[in-house]
Amino acid sequence: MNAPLDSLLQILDNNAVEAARSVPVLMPVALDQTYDYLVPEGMDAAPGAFVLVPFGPQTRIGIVWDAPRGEGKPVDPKKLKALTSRIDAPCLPEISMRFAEWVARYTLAPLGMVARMMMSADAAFEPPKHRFGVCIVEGATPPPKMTQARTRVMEIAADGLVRAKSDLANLAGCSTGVVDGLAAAGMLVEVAIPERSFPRPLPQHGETGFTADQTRAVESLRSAVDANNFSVTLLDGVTGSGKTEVYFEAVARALEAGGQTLILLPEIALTSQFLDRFARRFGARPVEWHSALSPAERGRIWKGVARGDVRCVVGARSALFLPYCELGLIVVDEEHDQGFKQDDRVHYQGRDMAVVRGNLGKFPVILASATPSIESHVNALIGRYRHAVLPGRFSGVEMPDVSAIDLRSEKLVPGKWLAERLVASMTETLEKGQQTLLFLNRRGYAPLTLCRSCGHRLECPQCTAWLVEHRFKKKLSCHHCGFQLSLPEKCPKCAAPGSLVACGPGVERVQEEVAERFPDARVALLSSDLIPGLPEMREMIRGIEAREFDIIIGTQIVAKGHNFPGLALVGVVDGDLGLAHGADPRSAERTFQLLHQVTGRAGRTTFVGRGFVQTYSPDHPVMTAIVAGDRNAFLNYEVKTRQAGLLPPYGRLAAIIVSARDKALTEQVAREIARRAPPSEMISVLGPSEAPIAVVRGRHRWRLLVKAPRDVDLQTYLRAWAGMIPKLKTDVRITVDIDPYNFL
DNA sequence: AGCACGCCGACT
DNA sequence: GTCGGCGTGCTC
Repeated sequence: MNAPLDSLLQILDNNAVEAARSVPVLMPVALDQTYDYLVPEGMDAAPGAFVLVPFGPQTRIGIVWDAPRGEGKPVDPKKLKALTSRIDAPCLPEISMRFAEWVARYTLAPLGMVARMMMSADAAFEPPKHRFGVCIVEGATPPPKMTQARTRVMEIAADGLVRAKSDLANLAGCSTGVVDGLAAAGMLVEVAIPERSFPRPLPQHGETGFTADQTRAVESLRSAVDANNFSVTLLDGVTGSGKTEVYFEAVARALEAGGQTLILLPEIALTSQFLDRFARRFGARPVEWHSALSPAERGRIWKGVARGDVRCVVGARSALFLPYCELGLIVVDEEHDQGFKQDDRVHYQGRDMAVVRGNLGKFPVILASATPSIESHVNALIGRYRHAVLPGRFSGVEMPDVSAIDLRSEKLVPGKWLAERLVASMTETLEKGQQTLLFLNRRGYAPLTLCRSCGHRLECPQCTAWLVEHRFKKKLSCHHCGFQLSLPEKCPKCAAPGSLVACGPGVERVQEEVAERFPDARVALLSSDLIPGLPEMREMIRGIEAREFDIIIGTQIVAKGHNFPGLALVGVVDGDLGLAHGADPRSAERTFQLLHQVTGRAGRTTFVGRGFVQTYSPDHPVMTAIVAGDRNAFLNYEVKTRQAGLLPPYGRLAAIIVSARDKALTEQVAREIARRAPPSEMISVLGPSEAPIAVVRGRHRWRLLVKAPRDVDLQTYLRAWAGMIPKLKTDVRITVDIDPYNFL
């Protein structure tokens, strides 16, 4: 073949390729494969680009992927559809694609669903909506009718600033109609309000002094950042040890090095207190990312992160899936918190995925906690993670002095829930003008209502659960599906009037007892169902800090992240709650963490606090460790338990949940699935068995638990298993939960 | 996931 | 006779 002909053929060939160029596109739906599309002449469809494509009967946004994924059947190239248009949004970074693939592979979720999580900011893909405002026109002739309202508006606008019409109207105390009128008269002109930029956190802004212990930890974290490589450090420090300020130094270092940083918090811990501390250190509030943001804010932040305008994000677990272009550090604060586990759509553990993200991005990850998860504790113990320890409380404050109240000997008065010793201590605390916290992790008035005459228990019609009485709302409600019923006058079964009795305590009932025993005390009741939203919650917290209350009664929501300086006494109403669940390998850990956190609320700054835990099992390792203030005693006990049971982190778990509306069908399918489990010497399949809460929202549920040693590729096994399952009948749903945290 | 097409029951 | 329930199949 001669050279000129050869090059001519090559040109023709290139042209042919050029004319028919196609790209794989991933759609944000429950599909595990990419689809190929033709790229119209002149359209830039680089990998990571967001594109509008015809997809079946609809037109939707997809992502140009950099390689085809999944087993798509070969499709006739002539039948390919073309991309409709390119979306004006920053590209998804390559590392986000790799991360999405990793998460999908690990969680067994369709890749498209992981992509959907990464795109959960619709406004980022829509044309930017410019907000319009008005400002004064210099030297305009006033209209003949200068009313009072118009004059007020003009007085405020006289400073020449651009304001939204509604803001200006509010300031002037009139309606927007007045503003519109002035604009029509040429006194005000409409101008686009420029997009707000993101305040830059300044690494050197609020540098503070540290104790020797803290300095050691700071140096350790800084060296991890300086190494400019993947590592995981467990930052292990009791509440009040200055953990936050210590990891802020790592954040500062990473910012200085030009990296973006992410601080992950459990949703509940995203308090204004935390944001204020950040602002004090870095001179600017961080960008927040959580479920309560407005759609416009989400879009703005998503783009800001992709463009690198946002340097530090403080967010809930979903912040992990933002399109960081230069992420250089992740801190997972309260790393033990179960709130990092997502249990719908894509089942993932945010803390673990943060570690994965660090590994992919070759940067350090810091896991911070006062009560580390067993998983992280073991990883630090065996040297897989680095370990930075903050031994003492920052201000020299002692840990509270905790005692158990053995309810077997110190019996409760029937119908009362507070032991006399706790009440006596509350009286003392009240007299000193200090605050008491009563903790009970149970919303409502009573967890069970039954009929005195026929013994009927009021259950949810669509779940296997008791209806919880909420006395304030005068309702019985199901905490699993939200079903509600007005409190009936007579038994629904035997119709005996006035025979229904409340059994057991909820926070509302504790409040009733407190009101009776301490009629003059100012009482705050904190329960998620009684607080409408975040602003109200923040207001309650502020009120408690300002000592506007003497006794605080609360559920889980008081356990986390707040600092109540006046709190001297903590009473745990039911320490055993949560220990009962036999199937859940983390129930002891969770109970220990909760009790440790809640008792740790007492006496943080000026005095030694006291704590009482009411329990029927004072000899349980959780209780003895809490009372002795010996965290290591609990950790050692729990590590041995996990080791012996081949439970995480010594083993891997996956749950398979089969659900359907028909009870028999659910069981039948679950058994069929179990029968088809590929035989394995290493992997054991437990069950199926009916879920502890067998029916939720009218769906019956059966569970299988798959257990494997740590070094076994559980995902590959499960995928092979899935291939053995025959096609499902309608209405039967199977979900796989890798690393399950919820065993109900 | 989301949409259309399909086939069966209670209404204008 | 139609409106509408949701079971089924498909998306380059």
